[in-house]
Amino acid sequence: MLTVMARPRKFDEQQVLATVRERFWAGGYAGTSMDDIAAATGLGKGSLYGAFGGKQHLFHRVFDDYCNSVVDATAQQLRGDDDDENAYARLSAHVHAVAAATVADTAQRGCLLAKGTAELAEHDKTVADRAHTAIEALHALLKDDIAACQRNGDLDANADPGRLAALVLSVLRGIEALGKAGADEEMLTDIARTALAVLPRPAN
Amino acid sequence: MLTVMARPRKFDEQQVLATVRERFWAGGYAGTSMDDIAAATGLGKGSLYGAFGGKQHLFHRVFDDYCNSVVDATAQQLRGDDDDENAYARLSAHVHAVAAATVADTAQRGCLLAKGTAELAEHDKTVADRAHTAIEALHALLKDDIAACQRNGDLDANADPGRLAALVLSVLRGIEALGKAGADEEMLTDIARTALAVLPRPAN
DNA sequence: CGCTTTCTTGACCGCGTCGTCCACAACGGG
DNA sequence: CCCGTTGTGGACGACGCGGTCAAGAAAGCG
Repeated sequence: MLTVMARPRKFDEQQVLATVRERFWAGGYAGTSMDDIAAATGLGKGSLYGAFGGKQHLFHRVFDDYCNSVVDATAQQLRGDDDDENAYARLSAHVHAVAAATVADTAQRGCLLAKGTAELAEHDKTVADRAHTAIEALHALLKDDIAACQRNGDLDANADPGRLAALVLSVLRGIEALGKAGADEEMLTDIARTALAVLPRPAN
Repeated sequence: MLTVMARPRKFDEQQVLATVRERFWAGGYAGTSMDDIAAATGLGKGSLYGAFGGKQHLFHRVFDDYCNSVVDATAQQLRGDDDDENAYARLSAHVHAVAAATVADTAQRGCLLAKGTAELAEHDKTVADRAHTAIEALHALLKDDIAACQRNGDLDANADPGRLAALVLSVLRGIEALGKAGADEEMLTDIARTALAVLPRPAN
């Protein structure tokens, strides 16, 4: 009994998802209609529903993918090749990269993790849970890097790495929020610099 | 020529605005309909339009009032009775109060300043500008308090108060964002404590 | 060719949305 | 009482919304 071949899809799923992400990112969940998405992707609404299951499913998919990409990108910046010697340089580069990306976001769009959470966390448990998972993962990445900084003698080994990681994470998330609220380049860059400068150094 | 008396309003404006704020805060701008607001306030739609001018005007009004209240509340906590001696205690209390309020926000609603900005800053200039003004005001309040801490010898007088204020502001905004994303009490409380602990102290 | 399977499209449905409109209401003044 | 002014409410209009549906399409197989 051989398989019967059905009609193949005409669209590239990843490409469509990228377009959908863009639309939800710009307009928010409630502010973006399925007609918007159909027009942006060039797909008929029936195809969208058939392939992705509906507006909420589509958003969850896009939100999940985005959270994955943020965590993956952060992991790439913080983990490097797993040596302690460059851990501080990687942390510093990451913090400055977040500030620089926020400065470059002249549309004040911010990140989809924050926007989706702000809009939906109160009423959509899937979004709330996914955001929480992302935050925990980011925290863990920062904690590992800070522990490596401590082992390498770049930061005070007596400080709790989880607590320092939480502080840095709040600064990064704060930079994102301030960027959306129109903070200028100087403020954002200063925050990055100051945050790194106040991390406790080893006693001589 | 005496004034002709028109029909008086049947509602209390501040009470209606409080209810409207609550609805927009919970549902966001796009996710809250004028029917929702009419039902919540008990006013007919014609009355709402007549009194407030339309959905966008209403949101702007509520957003503006909210930003004012956030800045006023922060001023109350940070300014006290204008003495340097208690400036650090006021700063510490403020940071911990933000963390505690975020912990208490079990609905993960966050603050309307952040939510409105996240949803609308990219496309609604009034909201973007108002958010920016609020952020600048918060920064100035923190800067003044930190300068008082420095004069009183509680913080290193050589550090730039504006930069420290920006750092603290990003932490506070980060606490808000992490709270919406489900960060737990321990993390939020640790952030508050660590942020204060890493502010530079005077050299002995 | 017909068959089966899945895909595509856009018209359509039932309902929702914002804003308008107008009949009536509430007030003080003459 | 009438007048003029503003307030009230909900029906209404024009359009938007998420999701459905059915006719036709694209594929491999026999």
